Amino acid sequence: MAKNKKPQKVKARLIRGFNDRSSSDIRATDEMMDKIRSVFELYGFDPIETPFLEYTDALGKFLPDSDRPNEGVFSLQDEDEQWLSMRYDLTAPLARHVAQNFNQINMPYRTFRSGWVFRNEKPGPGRFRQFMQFDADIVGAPSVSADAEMCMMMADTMEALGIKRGDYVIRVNNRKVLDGVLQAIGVTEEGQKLSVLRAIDKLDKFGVEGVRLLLGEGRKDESGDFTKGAGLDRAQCSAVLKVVGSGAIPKLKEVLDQVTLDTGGVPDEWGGMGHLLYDDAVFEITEELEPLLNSAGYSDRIKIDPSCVRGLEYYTGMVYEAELLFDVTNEKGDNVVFGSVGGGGRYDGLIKRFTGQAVPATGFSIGVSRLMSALKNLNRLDENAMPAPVVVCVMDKSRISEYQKMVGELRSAGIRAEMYQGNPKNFGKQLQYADRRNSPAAIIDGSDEFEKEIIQIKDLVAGKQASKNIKDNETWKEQRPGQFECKRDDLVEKISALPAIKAWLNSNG
RNA sequence: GCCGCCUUAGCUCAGUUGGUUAGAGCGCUAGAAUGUGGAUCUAGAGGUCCCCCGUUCAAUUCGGGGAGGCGGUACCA
Repeated sequence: MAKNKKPQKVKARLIRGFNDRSSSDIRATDEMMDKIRSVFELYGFDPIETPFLEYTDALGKFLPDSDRPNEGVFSLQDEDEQWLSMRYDLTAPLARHVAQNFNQINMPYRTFRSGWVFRNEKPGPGRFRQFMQFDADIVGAPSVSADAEMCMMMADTMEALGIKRGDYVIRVNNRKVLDGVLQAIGVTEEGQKLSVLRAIDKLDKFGVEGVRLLLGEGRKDESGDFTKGAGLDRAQCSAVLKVVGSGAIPKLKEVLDQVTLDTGGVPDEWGGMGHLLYDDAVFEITEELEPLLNSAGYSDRIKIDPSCVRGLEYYTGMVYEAELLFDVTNEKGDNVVFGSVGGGGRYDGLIKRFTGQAVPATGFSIGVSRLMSALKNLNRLDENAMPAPVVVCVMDKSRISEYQKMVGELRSAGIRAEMYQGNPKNFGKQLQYADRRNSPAAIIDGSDEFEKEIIQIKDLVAGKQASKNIKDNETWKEQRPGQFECKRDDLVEKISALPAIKAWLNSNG
């Protein structure tokens, strides 16, 4: 036997961007999900679930000019060599589901779903490679009123999650505003268009001057890294910046009219005055969206903002985004750039990829993991109210069936309970275990108690409170703070009366 | 991907201008106290000083490369 060869140990480690979740994280997330779900259900949405894996082509994520999937998605090949990918959002799978069940679905289809999604990219604060999203969509609804309803539901959801009015804002814009402006100033190349959208998306991060650089030549960040710009000339830059910075509607309209004057608009094929996309957008905003928001009383939380663009190509009309207005800090107390916690928009072309037939749809997604980490950093999560189990101590091994019976009685009454499953030899250990577990109570039923036909209940919460004033161990032992005896048959009644347990039983029916 | 900072005990972190035995606090284990959780006291366990290569009589410390973490930036469906 080789004695100095240690067996190679496997290193216990997590893949970066992937996290274990603690009990309190899970309970907090579940609670958030419940709140979101009830808002969505109230609005008349029903759940659907799709799998984690889809055919890569269904997600539309093959690299251009290549038969390999995009690097941003986790992918593998099935035995027949077809590419499969883990879903990176819940919208693409929904489009697939709708296309596949098109004839059975009753449109307009109001649906929601939640689940883990996966992105193979660098994690950051509040950004993970596996994270939870909660989506809602209306499929087969072409009008702005559907977009308006999504915005209102987003606002209601934020408030249901305990984020107060004024601590968040829903920013709305219409893609056609910028599409129209780009058309008017002569930006037609797709790549350049995307660069412009991305630059504008950075407005809150870098400010107007930063965006100006990104629209033009490019920008060097603090670390010295250079980002290539969209390559617009001075006039194009200033047109875009004026539109984006115009704020609300009257001013936006003014600025857009100026753009039309400056550029002469977009001539139609006969050389006459063309139809201007941004005029459609303004009409949709002022004549359709705003009246709905105003009459429903949402105009203080849902703001028109021409700088809200969202990075995606597939949006075709209204886009919206939920943003937190308070500062988010990390464990060290540093301010962290957090960005939006949810967003969405109208995607009239997504389902057409499968059916060939245009199906208008609008929807949004809440980044549950991200929102949760923001609220966690701020200690804004509800305290976990669920009490730890009552611990029944094992005093006499020959009577464990009696102890187990007590546990059963407590459980039948809806009280979490367990019999101590460690080595029962040292009684102090059992109480220490219950204490460290934060148990509200421990039950003691040894030979003394058995003879007297009683049990002892140790109220560990009361004892913990009392211990603050007891400095020496002798008094502590003599007083046995929080401990009282009762008849064996009164077990459930007495335990139920303990404040921590009573409160929990009341709040949980 | 690029830039910056970081990596020493289970956790938070000292420290070594290159030297023999690398420390603290908290936590953990045991005892004081064998039927009583806390507090206190005593003792103990726990380390590849992230990894590899190089320089050196000697590297946890210096140099190069790599990995991991944090933050920024790019990408973000």
